[in-house]
Amino acid sequence: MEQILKNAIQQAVKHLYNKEIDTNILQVQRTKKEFQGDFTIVVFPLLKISAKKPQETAHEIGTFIANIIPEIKNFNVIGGFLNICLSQNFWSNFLQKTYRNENYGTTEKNLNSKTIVIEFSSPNTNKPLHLGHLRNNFLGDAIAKILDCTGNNVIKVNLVNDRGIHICKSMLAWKKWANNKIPTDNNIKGDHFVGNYYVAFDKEYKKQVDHLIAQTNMDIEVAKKNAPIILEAQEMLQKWENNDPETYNLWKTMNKWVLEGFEKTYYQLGIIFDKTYYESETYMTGKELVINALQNNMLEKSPDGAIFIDLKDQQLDQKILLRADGTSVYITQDLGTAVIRYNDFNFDSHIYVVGNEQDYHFQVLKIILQKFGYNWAKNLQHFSYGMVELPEGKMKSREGKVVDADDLIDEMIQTATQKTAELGKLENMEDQKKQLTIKMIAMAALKYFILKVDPKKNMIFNPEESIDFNGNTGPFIQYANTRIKSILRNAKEKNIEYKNNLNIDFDINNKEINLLSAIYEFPNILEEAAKKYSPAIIANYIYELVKEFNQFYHEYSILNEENPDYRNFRLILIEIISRIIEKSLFLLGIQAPDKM
RNA sequence: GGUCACGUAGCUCAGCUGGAUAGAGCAACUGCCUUCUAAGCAGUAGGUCGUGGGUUCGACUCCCGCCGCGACUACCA
Repeated sequence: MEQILKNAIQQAVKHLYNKEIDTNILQVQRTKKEFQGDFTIVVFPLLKISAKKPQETAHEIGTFIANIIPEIKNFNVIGGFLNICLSQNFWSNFLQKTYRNENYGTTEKNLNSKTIVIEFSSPNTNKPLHLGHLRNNFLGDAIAKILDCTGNNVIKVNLVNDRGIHICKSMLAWKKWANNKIPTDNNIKGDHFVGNYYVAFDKEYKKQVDHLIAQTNMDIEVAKKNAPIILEAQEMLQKWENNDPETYNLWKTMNKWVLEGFEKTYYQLGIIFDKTYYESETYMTGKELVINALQNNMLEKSPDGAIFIDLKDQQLDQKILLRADGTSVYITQDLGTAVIRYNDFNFDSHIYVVGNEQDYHFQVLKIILQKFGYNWAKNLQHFSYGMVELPEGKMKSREGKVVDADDLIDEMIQTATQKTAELGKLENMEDQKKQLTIKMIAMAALKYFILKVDPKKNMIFNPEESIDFNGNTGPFIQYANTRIKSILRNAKEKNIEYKNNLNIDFDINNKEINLLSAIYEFPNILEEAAKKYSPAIIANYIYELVKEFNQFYHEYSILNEENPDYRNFRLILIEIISRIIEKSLFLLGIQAPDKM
């Protein structure tokens, strides 16, 4: 419709003012709620051409296009704004067409569909997941779903950071202080069990650094490099990379504990990957890449033996790619992983869902791969999202200052259980189904809370304030849908059938037009969300739609509408709304209960 | 020091490529359940959009300076 209007305006301008214009300069937008109309044309940009007052120009154009577009019922002019009202006929046709299309809004895949690899989650196997990881997982999963429904072949991959100095830290701490205890001894989830040793390592490390400074007056940076425990960890990493059997076995055992823990958390989150990569299996490729590049004179070697690349020509610094002791750093494995993935999937683009604290890392990664001659590296994209912060600042795993993911999920389920009991609406539900419903509600509250925020922005989470279940929340959206489901159930019970051949002999009210207009927007919303990688756009859209629906629901009855044609119209309308709600929630990774 | 983000109501956030009187939710206060589910609806109160300039018919939105907060600038990840 926008395009039809734009073309008509183009014609109008030609006819009225004898000027050719590009439709790109035209502004057609949805009319704001306070004004009467469906679409609004902003005439200010046309004033230079018409050389007339805004009102006059708007009237002339309005009259002209109302004549050539039969769907226009009438128009009004306020200031420089030309508001177009469409006829009932337009809307009822739109409604019926939409009702017929089960996949309204989604783009079908075809031979030209792009293959997109999306990496998210990427946990370290030395500590449990926290709220920051939740944002990562929710964003990654939602973006994957959004890209999938907008016509792309999406491959969700995880990269488990299961090797490196940080892993050795928790291994070393366990070796020193655990007395061979294992998670089941204390009935602790494996990832939490290992995480405790990571924290313990850091505590001891700090102690030793302070001690060194006090004893020898050492500079803090020097002390950090010389604390006995860090030297021991470095030694352990060398042993690991040299396949020392004892180290390797300990590593294997502890990783298993952590991964078993993660599996439970992923299950709770409802997140599944198409493929999981392990750093321990990809870092060697990275190492080989670096060594080859060195032989081809693309890299330099420092006197102590570390291999680095000089990126001065890119206004960047030198970047170490292999340590002096020959072990790999973080970027080494990422180089290898990228190459392996390109060989695996031959992707058109690759998205890394990783926090904005790693902007520099990915900038460097991309440049290095391009320098190595991989042309496809230009299609690597860092989807850089904002951090989740606590009121007192950044979360720090090492210091135990985190909102633990498992704890938070448990808390949400508890709250949902309590609220559900208070409201007493699920008392007749079978227990197992009730538990599932409660979990759906709890996870909706959590996921929506995180996804409704613009991904690019940092967000603050205050653990003192619990996550809401009222207002602009996941449960609010779910609730509106259960209202619709309930009406549709009642209609069935009363044997009210509704058909798709509408007979419009009544006047559609304003609320209904608003709803139709919101439904009309849905495909654009999906496209924009896909373009910007922003689930928040969908969350905010669905909230607006649901608010509009609730007002409609409050003001008008559907089943008690006496005119059967009108009742028919409303039933179709709300069924489409329910479809859109469910599809939107699905894209956010949220399930929709049928009763709550 | 350098690079990059961000700064909208007490709190958490919307505000599309510049467009009509800056919007929600939470918290506070007031109404509405013999009527399709009140996890709802309606209303009151709350703002010099960090600040000073510039571009424009028009700036929360674009450009520059300043202030504030943060991230990065590791042979950590």
